[in-house]
Amino acid sequence: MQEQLPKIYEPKAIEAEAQAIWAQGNYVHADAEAASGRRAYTIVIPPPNVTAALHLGHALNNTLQDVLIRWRRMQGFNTLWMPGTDHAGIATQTVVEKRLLAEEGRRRTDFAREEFVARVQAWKDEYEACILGQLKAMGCSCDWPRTRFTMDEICAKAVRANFFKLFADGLIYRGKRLVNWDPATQTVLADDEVEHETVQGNFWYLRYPLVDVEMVDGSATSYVTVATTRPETMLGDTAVAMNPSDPRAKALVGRMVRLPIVGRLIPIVADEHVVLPNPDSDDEKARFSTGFLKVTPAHDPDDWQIGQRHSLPVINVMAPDGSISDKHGWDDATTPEAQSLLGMDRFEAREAIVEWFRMEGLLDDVRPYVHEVGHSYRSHVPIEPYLSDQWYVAVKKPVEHLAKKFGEGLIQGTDVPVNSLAGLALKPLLDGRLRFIPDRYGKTYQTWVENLRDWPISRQLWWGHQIPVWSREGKHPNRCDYGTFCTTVETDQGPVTYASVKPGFEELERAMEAEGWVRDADVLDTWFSSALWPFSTLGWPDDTPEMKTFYPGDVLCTAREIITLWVSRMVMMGQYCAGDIPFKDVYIHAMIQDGQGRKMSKSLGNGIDPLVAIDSHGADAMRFTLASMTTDTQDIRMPVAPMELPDGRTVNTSPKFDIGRNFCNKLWNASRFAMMNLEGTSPEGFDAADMDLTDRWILSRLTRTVQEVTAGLEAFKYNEPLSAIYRFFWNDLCDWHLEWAKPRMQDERRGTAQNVLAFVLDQALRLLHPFIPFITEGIFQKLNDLAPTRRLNGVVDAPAAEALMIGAWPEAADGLIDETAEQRISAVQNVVRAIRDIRSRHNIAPSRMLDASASAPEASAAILRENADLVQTLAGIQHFTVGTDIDKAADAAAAIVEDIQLYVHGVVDREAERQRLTKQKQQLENGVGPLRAKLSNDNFVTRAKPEVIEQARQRLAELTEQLAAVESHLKQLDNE
RNA sequence: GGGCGGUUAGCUCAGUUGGCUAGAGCGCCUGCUCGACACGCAGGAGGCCACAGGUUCAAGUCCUGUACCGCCCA
Repeated sequence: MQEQLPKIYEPKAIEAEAQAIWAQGNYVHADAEAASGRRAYTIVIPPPNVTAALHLGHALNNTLQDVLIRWRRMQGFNTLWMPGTDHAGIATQTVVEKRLLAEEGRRRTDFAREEFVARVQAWKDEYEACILGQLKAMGCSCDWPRTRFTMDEICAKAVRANFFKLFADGLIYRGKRLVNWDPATQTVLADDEVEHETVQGNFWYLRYPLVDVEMVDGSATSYVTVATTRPETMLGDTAVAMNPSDPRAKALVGRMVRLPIVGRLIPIVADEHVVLPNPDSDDEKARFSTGFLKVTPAHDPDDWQIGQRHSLPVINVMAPDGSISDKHGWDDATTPEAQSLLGMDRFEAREAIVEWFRMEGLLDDVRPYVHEVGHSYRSHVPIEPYLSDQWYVAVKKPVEHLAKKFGEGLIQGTDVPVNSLAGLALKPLLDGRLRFIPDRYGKTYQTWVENLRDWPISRQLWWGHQIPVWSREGKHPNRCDYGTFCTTVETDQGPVTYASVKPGFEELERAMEAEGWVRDADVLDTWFSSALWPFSTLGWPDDTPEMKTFYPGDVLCTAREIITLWVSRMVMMGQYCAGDIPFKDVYIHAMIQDGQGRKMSKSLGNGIDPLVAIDSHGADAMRFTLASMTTDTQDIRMPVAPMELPDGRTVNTSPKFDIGRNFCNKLWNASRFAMMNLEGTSPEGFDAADMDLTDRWILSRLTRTVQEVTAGLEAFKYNEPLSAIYRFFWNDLCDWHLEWAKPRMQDERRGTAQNVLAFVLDQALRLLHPFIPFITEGIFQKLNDLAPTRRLNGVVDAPAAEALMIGAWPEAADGLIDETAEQRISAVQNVVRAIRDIRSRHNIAPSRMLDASASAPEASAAILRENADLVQTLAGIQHFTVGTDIDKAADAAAAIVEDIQLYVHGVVDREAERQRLTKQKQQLENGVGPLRAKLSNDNFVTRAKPEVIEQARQRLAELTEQLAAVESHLKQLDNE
């Protein structure tokens, strides 16, 4: 017999083969004209950052999306999976800056802006290619010809259009605020980009002398002591605050303090915010407090609030790089001490200032203090609250023209107007139009949106969408007809006009610049363009066929860490720009951790490169394992272990991928067996009446599996459907049906067996395809060659397809569910298992044929009689006698299988037999005990549901009978 | 400080609306080269379902609290 599949399953070969077939068919490309009338199904990829290559988390994310899109494609939807990458402004600029410094010793500022951006662009080109290559290697069936990048001209147009719209709606404004400033990257960060880390710091106790000695509680007082964790900011202090209920407040509020080092005179003010000192308090702040709080409005958010309440001056004492400076709002740095601090880094200055206080005898105490400090998620340096001019998006400001479509007024229980951007993001969730899976993440989203603050969108970077605002001193009119919208702001230096220009008016921009308009140098926050991704990629603001066909989309599949940063803003902007939510379902998947529950990271060296996993185990194996580990939990642990590849590299991979590889190997070999037996399969000669019990059984099991898999995928389950197919394929088809089919392939039953096998294999491949596309496609192609038509005449049909990728998803034919067949096969299986157990316990070689007999009530006896060959084939039984009244032979081992007494003849090991029976007796007693107790409990009998009671009674009767049989066998054994 | 998860076999995890003797894969033990597959086949051992209360005829499952681990937000 000619072998139809290579003996060894080689992922590399089959991956290449499948890729070629898919590329040739161009099946991934979605039809925007949609003349076919098929329903569209759209997923947009969470665009990976071009900062670096993809890691295992991306592999998971994209596997799950590919499962959905392949499944829907097979169901006949007009599917679009939109691929692309994100420019990731700050992250990408930072890695390129680091590389330039390391390799060329040059800083960003050593380049012209265009030159630097070109270098980042080169990096982007490299990593974009790498990322897209990784996605393809994983088997992702994205619509590659539509691949977008958040900074390409299509996306840039959407960014410009949206910015202009927001600007014209008055939702973008310029504000002086304390921002989260990252002195390392010298840019502002959104609240979400600040990571809170626990830091071992100190409280320093500094004496501030009073201008005049005051009598407090009867004693002369010449100073107050403030406690601070950040002594360096004292240079910018403009007040000392104390709680009005502090007993000392009466004497001190309104007095003046001379700020050390600087010599500035600052007032003592009363503010409720100050925590009263209490050494015994549970509140740590109270234990550390002196009751006096130095107030630095320019360098602390709380102090900023106090400053606002008391109209305090705001003195910024730092340069953007975090060094002490008198060039950014500090104009009284006149003393030699103050002068000596200029130019120091903020941490150097801290030490110098503490030292100064120590030398002067003004340092009262230093106490260690563990506290949370905000750090940049990008550079990891401590955030500096910093006074800065930034562009903001007003998120809770009502927009009149939105009221028409979305309504107005506050959303109940919140301060969020329905017709504000935040309202646009929140309402769909409350209305149930936007759904999170698992639904608990809806709460994360809701809480965040409800507490949303205005969104700072300007970043002091060169890599990104440059803010499309031009400014010019003086008042200048709108030129709306020509593409600009202007707004004038009064400043200390007089009026300044800001103009935003619509996209596509480059000539106007040049003309304005010639008139003296200057474009803002900053770029937009990366999320500003990411927020538009679901429709910028489809060509918005143009009225494209893609927008008509594929918007709104269906699902967003992402990780929980960006629910707030990204998901909410997509919903917001989707509604604002395109008039509808960008997706109905947000599927949040787990985060992958290593075996110890740590996040995978480059610095720990515990990451796994998807390409390595593909090399070590195959893409299908990786996908299978990732999908099989996907449940509703929020973390997935993936043990990491080094492994040597055939090419000699030692790399990190995970033994977990064995699960997938083993299954693929099983699939391959079972298919190989099928191929060896399917030659000459002829559907024309098939007659349903010729199907035997094993055929009806496997079709019944298949049907249930189809139902289970389809229902599971509908509910965004991955582990459940996959394990359903796993059980069906391995435990039903391979372990039993194939074994029973082997003899049939050699006799007159071959035709029927072939047709059923071909059909079942076909359906299994279809069910598996979304999860493991390569191997299933490869086998499907071979099946097409060998048995091109898989049809069970008059029963069920598997529609032909040139490629599995576009093959029809199995329909569950409910009529194929056969309870009787399942019960009968189950009885046969139990008997086979019992005989195998006896063989194993009695150390009987598998090759040795045995005789056996069975005694049972007629119903069960009939099943065994009719299917004796099924038992004999798989249990190695030569003669099998079945009756309703057969006695145990003297040399037989006995087993009780439900109501069947089973005897395996010629077994003489009495000790082994005694052990077996004793164990079974024990098991039966373990079952009988609780049942008896239950049934003798009045409360159970009177209160439990009748069917539960009946079930218990029946079960008890069965077990009691079996127990009696076992006991009698044991007694007999003793008497022999 | 607020919110959300997790804790089930040696390991990684399932366990739907409470209801038969709590499951899977890996690992472990025993035995198997019989023509698909040793990445395999057959059999087996292994669990006080974190802890303490409560609700219920009945709790891994529902409620309250505690401990530990983790994530998000301030």
